[in-house]
Amino acid sequence: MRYSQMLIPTTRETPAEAEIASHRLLLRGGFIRKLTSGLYTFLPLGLLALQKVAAIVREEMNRAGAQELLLPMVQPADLWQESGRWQKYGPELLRFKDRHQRDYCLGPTHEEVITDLARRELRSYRQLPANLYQIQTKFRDEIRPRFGLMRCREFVMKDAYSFDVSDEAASKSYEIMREAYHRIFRRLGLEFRAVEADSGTIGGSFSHEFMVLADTGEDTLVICNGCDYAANVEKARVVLPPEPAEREEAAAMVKVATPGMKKVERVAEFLGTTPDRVIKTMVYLADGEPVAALVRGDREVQSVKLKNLLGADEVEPMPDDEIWKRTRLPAGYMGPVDITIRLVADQEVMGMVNAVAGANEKGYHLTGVNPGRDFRPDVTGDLRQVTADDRCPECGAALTLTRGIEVGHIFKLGTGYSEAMNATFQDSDGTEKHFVMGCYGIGVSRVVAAAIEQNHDEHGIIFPLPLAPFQVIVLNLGVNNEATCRAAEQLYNDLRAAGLEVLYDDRDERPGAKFKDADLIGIPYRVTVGRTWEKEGRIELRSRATGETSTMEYADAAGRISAMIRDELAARQ
RNA sequence: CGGGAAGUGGCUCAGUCUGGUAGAGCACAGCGUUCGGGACGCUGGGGUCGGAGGUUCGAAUCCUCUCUUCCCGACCA
Repeated sequence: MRYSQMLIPTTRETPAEAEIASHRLLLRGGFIRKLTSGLYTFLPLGLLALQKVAAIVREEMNRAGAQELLLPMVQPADLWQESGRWQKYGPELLRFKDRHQRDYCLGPTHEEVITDLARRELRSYRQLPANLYQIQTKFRDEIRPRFGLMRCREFVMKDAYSFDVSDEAASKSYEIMREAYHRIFRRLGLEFRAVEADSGTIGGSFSHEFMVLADTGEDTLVICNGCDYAANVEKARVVLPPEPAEREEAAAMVKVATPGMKKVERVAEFLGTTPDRVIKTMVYLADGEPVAALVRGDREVQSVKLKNLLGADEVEPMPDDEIWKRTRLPAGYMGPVDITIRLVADQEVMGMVNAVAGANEKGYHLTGVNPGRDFRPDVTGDLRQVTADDRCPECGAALTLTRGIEVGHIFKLGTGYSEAMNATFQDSDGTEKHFVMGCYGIGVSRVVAAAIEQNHDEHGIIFPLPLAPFQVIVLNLGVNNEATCRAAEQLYNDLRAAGLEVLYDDRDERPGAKFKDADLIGIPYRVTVGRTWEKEGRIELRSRATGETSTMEYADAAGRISAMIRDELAARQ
């Protein structure tokens, strides 16, 4: 492609709205433009990158035996009423009526539509397993779209759905997808981890998230330094260290005045102890009911774990004044002893001896509190957020906390949807059974942003070769020199003939501008035809990633460069 | 929805407090000189100052309402 013929509106200045690197660079590099909040136009360069990701995803999905189809984006409400999600899904589901006043929504995901298709078309166990996928635009009316392509309302997603005869078969389908996902992200050239995850509103029993590691990620992950274990902190299991051989003797419970001491640290200091000897009591609203959650004073409640432990649909912290209104418990002085609401304790709390806790009376705490003797929680379990000081639940090695961007998520769905929508097939024994389902998403447009988030420098994007919009950019630095133009043009044609994706910068621009643009848009290899060619008959090759520059005979260039790129791509397969 | 910030030429912003003929840089067009890391000079085009109402002789500037965007939070495959 000739640069002069392509709409690549790069800018020197950064639009004020862009906070993070990928957003800033996608705008500056002329990949995307914002239409309005959460809605972006893909310009030619942006579309090429998107198509690169889509192509790799498609290849690997097909290789894994999935079949591509295309489902409608507009979906009738009655399907969503059948699954129950017309009620359950919040305002994120964009609903509207057609001219006949019938209810519709824009598809934020496609379980209903695909399940409807399956119950019509998949009648026999002989047709299973089946894995159907599409690459399509999704719409979710996000409360707060942000960070450019990272969190849009409209975005491109690959979603796949598997249908199996049994749970074991579904597990096999899940495994096949898990491997396919590993291949996809490896081929894309991204540093990523598959982590154990919470399954969220889509529901289901088991799930993994695929996370691209980047400091600007919205999720926090724990990664084991010793084994393969990795998990989202929402889910990461905390293992208790072995109990100390000698246990402190239980003392009597004593009420002490602690005026104005609402923070754990202050209470601990005031009573001459440390936060790890204090029981922290937090009140949450779980499906409308207040619940007290206990963790050690130096720990944090992980609300997703709390939600799962309670089996609740929704859990949110209660503001102090709400707590007082609903329960007459004084914020800052709450404790488990004789508490009037449901009590959930982190496993670690149960091993505490002679702890400090609020007395449920303003200005007072209790010392010598002993779990089991002085209070009994309704539920006990793993409730707190992991820390970098915890050990791996699998192998006991040290853990690292890091940030990640969720680019893929796979779920074992079970029979939730097939039962709700009565989707069945006839098994080999003649009985009707519900499909055991799985669903598998990849945020295709988000991958582009995540890749940039992970691969950029102060000059611009550094695209991994597999998803770069072009593999090579040829800079003609002698647009006024006929011979140079001929040479550059010939090289452009030779590289294309060798099967490479080439952008040819034939613009009448000064060299500086061409270098800057080439760096900004992140094309992995840059070939310069200019002064060095005019003087020595050699061209220069530079790697965007490493900055390494070499020169080579003009005659050898096309062959050497194409061989190098082919090798590099092959190494990732 | 709660908290914060901002809407002035295509972009980045100044001007607003203290009302008095709408500005700069970048970008764009023309001419000339330049030409290996975003050149320079001259000339030029382009703005109902987000919108509506009000105060005033006079409003980008003051008041009221409203819309939009961005950031933090809640929420979220």
